Amino acid sequence: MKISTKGRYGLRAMIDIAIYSRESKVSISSIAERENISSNYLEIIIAVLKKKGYVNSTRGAKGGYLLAKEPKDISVGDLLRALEGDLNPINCAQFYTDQTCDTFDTCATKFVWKKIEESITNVVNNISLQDIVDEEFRNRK
Amino acid sequence: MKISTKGRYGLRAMIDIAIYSRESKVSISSIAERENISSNYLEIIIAVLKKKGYVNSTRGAKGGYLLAKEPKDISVGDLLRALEGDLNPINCAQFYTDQTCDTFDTCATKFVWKKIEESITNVVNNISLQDIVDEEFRNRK
DNA sequence: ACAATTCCTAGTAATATACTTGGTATTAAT
DNA sequence: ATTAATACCAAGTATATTACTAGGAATTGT
Repeated sequence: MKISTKGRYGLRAMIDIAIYSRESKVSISSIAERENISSNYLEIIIAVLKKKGYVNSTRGAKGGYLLAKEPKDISVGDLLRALEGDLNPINCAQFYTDQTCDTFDTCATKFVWKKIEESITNVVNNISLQDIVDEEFRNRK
Repeated sequence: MKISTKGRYGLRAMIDIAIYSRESKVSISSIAERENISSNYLEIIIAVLKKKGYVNSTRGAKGGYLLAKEPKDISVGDLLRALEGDLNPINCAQFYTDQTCDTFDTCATKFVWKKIEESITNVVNNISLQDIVDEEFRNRK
């Protein structure tokens, strides 16, 4: 029941871009250095974020990344779903349907997983990148 | 961000025991058969539940397991914490402290993980085994 | 005595995670 | 035109975790 490094690094990278893109485009190597993450690995992570439309890139010298939307319009939920997959606590084919599991005739535990998923979603959808950046600057003082 | 089979099987086993222990002690093999889980694997899982004090056992012929507490006094949170470990979405040494992470001077994401953990805990602590058993019988009708 | 059970230790197979390697393509600056 | 800095891409590998399996010893009711 853990969020992997992909989700954690990806979120940190997005915060980093949000903060440092005020000056110029943000390169992977600069994020990697500041956040102490392998830049090769970060590349893979940011590729996902780009594909999902959360960052834009420019290649070549002085290239780098910028956010594709305003920080207030990107939620932690958006990013975690992009990087970690859906937020259901179980992989169950019947999770979203009314079908019952074949192994347990009524799958009485389903409502438990559903409630967990809903509560996580509720939290992460209501925290924006901007909220975290604000928190970051509050802490720095 | 998934609950493993340990947590899922363990919870199902506990529901199974709650239901079938009305008649007699419940053997691992009978749970395994009803729930379609490997009995060797289930053994490992139930050993954890026993160690944590959620079931009692008797060895030998006609032996088996009984709940150590009433179903209303065992929460899903108890069981998931026993089987899955703590419910924090990340492994961070500083999670519970006011220390800051060495890699990120103020660790602005900490409050995000904390809110997720709190919301999951709130859900699972407030669902008892009895609630699930009730749900099970409601569905069976 | 025997069958049914829990209990215990130690494996192993499969999967997922967390990277690394070694490039190619593009662009700004010189 | 060259060079350096960057994004982009495909594939491999190492490590950790998960999900079991195997084989037996100890216990107990009949």
